[in-house]
Amino acid sequence: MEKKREVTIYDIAKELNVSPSTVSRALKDHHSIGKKTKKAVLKLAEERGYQPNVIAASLRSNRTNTIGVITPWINRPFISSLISGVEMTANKQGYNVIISQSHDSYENEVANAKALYGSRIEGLIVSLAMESTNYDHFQKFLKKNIPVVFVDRVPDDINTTKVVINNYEAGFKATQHLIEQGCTRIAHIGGVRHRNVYKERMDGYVAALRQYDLTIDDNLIIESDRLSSEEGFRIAKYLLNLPERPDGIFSANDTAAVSLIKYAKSVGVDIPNDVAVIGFNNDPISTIIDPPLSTIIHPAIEMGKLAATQVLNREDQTDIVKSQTIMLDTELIVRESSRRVAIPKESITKA
Amino acid sequence: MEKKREVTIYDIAKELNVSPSTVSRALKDHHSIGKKTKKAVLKLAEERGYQPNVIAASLRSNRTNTIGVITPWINRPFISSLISGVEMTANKQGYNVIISQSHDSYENEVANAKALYGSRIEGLIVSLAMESTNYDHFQKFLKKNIPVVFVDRVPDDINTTKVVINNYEAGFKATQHLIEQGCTRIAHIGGVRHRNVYKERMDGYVAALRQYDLTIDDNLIIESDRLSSEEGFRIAKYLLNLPERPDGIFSANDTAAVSLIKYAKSVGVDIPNDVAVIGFNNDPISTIIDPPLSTIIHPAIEMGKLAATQVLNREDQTDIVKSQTIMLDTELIVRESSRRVAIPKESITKA
DNA sequence: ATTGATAAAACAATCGATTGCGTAACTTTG
DNA sequence: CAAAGTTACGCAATCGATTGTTTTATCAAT
Repeated sequence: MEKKREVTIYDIAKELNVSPSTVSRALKDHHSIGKKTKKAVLKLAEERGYQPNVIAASLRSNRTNTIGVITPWINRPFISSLISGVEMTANKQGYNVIISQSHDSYENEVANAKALYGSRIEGLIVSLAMESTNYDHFQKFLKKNIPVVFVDRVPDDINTTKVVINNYEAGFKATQHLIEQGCTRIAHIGGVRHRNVYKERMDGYVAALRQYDLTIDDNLIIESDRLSSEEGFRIAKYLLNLPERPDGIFSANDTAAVSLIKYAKSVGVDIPNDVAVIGFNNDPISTIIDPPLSTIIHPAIEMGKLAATQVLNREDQTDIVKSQTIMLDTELIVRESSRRVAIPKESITKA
Repeated sequence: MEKKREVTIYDIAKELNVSPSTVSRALKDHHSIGKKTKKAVLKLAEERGYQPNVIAASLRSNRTNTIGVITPWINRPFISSLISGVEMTANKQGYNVIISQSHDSYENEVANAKALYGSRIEGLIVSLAMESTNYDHFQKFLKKNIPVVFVDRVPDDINTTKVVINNYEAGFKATQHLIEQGCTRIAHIGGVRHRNVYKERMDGYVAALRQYDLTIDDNLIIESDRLSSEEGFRIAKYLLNLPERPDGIFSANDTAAVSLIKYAKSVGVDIPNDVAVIGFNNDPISTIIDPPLSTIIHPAIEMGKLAATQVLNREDQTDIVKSQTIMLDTELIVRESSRRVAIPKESITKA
């Protein structure tokens, strides 16, 4: 059980009768080291199974080659794809990634930020917790010139780098689609208004109604602080039992939309003919539910890659550009939950 | 943009006219430091916003307070719950967790292990990639006395610490349930045989058939290397179009089972009356599909906690116990996909 | 007042790699 | 062949905290 000491550059230096600095430089292919010396060092390092001590290197060079990620959850299909994108880009550039979850709690988010700060990360990628409205916990990074990039769920703050999708347009497209299917009384299941993504989706929804001269009914606009499946049921119960039932529903996520469909089926409401439904995210469940759920898809992996690129590049350039917003496009996926036959009214009467 | 140097124990020492070692000890509540000194140090550290440099501490003390996790994916409901469990226990004991994904590839798993080794983790928790059959990449941890705990998908190797569920019993229970529902020709959709969890589930399935004197038909036992939804469709097509169609199907995961149900519905096969289906994992999709999928549930968070406990405790005790297997129980959840009415045959004829 | 015991704090080496600066040895050039 | 320039490498400080060993301060007891 005696702990074998790790091989260090000193061991190699001694064995080759050169100085540790020479070994260090040889290993990094420094130009001021002779060819044969380099070769000899590399060879011996390989033989002895030398593994650089990243801790020591970090201490001296003040670099950790690590970036941090804070997301609400890691088990959301969208987010885990995003993380994969981050990892791809980061690893390619020799960086490690530390992932942490806020579980949508502000407190956790602050704790995570603190822990990551302590880990001396060189960059941070954040998708905000549902709860968070205060962003002071990110200030210490910025003060130390550590780049912080927000992705998807971002603060309103103008002075940060962001990677987002065009939520407004997506909300508009989704709503427009319902209108084109003949819906005239369209409800919206949204998230908390202070979270950009939900506000913008709602704005898009409202804009579409306006453009098509449909009335905007506040009773049909729901704000949920979780958009969980339980919430989905609760909201479904409310919406589908309204005296004037909506004939179309745009949900800001698939989870709630799916719950709504399940509830609708259980009470004999026909989807899509009684009520057409569209969700958001293209989660796997959207294809499982019957009828399959129309939804909005967005490029999660690409967003992760872009966020990582932003973080890693911000490092070198001495922030000429203080802030930047990269906005990606989304796509409408039409499935049976909202696809009505040519002239819906007639076909219903016929049946 | 001048970089403000971080506050160090030297700064505090100088300001208080004590030595750095005194500051260091005061901060860790060492007994040989006087009360007033301690208080003064703590106070000033707080005021100056002192943040210990974990890198420096790591270098000197040769401890990183970090454990690593390698899982196939992080976006599987089961695995992300498991990770949450690991994080809870680890954080409670002051450890950080680095998560990495093998994407079920052996190559990635090796790369991840190497990266984590380089990060000087003090313990490793692994759920094996589908592909992996060679486990040499974990040897260097064991050689350095770094505890490695396998969870869920573990190697056969007797000499490791493992946290698993009773897959055999679960497979037995699932199959027995189908038999009790009147199934006599039961198929099994399994994973690769070299992966313990799939082999054991199949063994349980076979044992149940044996116990009830049902014939074991190799044509009804499928081995899939992915159990993805696409695979599920492919297998469903095969099974449901057999000349002698099975009347019960036990799938080793929910994903494949759900695909099978979807396919069955599309070709007019009635679930559960024509074919009763049960899955494994209790993924969210199991409640979305119609009819809802019967399945096996297991304590994911608990497994994560236990794995972390094992890793962290192994550290202190100079491995008296070389190896240990902790096996947790599962539970059968019966839903409509397998629940037949009292005397199934009659009720079908009646309809 | 001297000694001895104990509590409190200082000293200094150490972890392993990095890096600015200095200096031999060697090459080039007029 | 000497001056100037290259090439190749060594020296030694440094990053910030930890820790075994000493030293100093404190106090009680004789």
